[in-house]
Amino acid sequence: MLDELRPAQALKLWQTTSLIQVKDNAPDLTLRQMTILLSIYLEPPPHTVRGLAAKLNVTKPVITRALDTMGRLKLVDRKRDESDRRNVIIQRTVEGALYLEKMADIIVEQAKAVTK
Amino acid sequence: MLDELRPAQALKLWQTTSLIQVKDNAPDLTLRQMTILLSIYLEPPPHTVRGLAAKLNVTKPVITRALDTMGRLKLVDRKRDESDRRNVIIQRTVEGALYLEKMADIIVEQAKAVTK
DNA sequence: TTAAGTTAGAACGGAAGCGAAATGATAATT
DNA sequence: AATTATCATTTCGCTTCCGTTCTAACTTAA
Repeated sequence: MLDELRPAQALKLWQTTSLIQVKDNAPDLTLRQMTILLSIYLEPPPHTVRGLAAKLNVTKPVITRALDTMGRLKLVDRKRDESDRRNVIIQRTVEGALYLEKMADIIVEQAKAVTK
Repeated sequence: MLDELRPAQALKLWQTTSLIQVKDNAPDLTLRQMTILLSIYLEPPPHTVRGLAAKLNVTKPVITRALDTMGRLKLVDRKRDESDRRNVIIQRTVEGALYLEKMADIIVEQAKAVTK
């Protein structure tokens, strides 16, 4: 059971999952970038630069730059909020959803392997 | 139950664990760096640049640079292999062990929360 | 309508990452 | 002894990231 996961198993889960992604040539995201990406896909919209910066306790340029990079990778998209044009609304993409779906499958698979 | 870990829970586990680390100001390691670190601590020694490069399917300079950075952070250490001075033996540190212990605790805690 | 506030992004100098290719040290082979 | 192979690192030109500070665009309030 996952609620009985032990520390050594937890690390093994992280290791094998990460290793599979690296060998797959998945984008080499930083911890911050990954956290931003997961927040965008798991938390209810709308997502703004300011909101993410507050949530992660980082400065706004950190979010802006991460969105630049992940935008180039097509993992996220941006558009102006037309109701308040100071805001930018951060949007999910098909590529980003697929990327996280694949990652989730790897985690599930490795969780099974680790607790077996 | 473990085979009831669903993809959405897996991503939530990753997100909350990552978010806690970011808010804790944990080092902003890349996926590759994290994979290297976990491999060093979970796989039996000795660890070499060449071996890690092969394991992760990356070039040797990638390993060298990651060790430079994680060495500065005191997460790993290096020493020459005296039996074959071409090799470098990569070693664990107290700080690195503590860092991963803390990370493991967070994962365990979040795994409980996610499956509750 | 002018002033104050808010939001995202740009500019800065510096640190660290990349792949590809070259280097220096050491070991093994002939 | 000379050559070849191996190992980790350095170098190159370039990209991305950092924190800090500043700016442009926009909204709200006086």
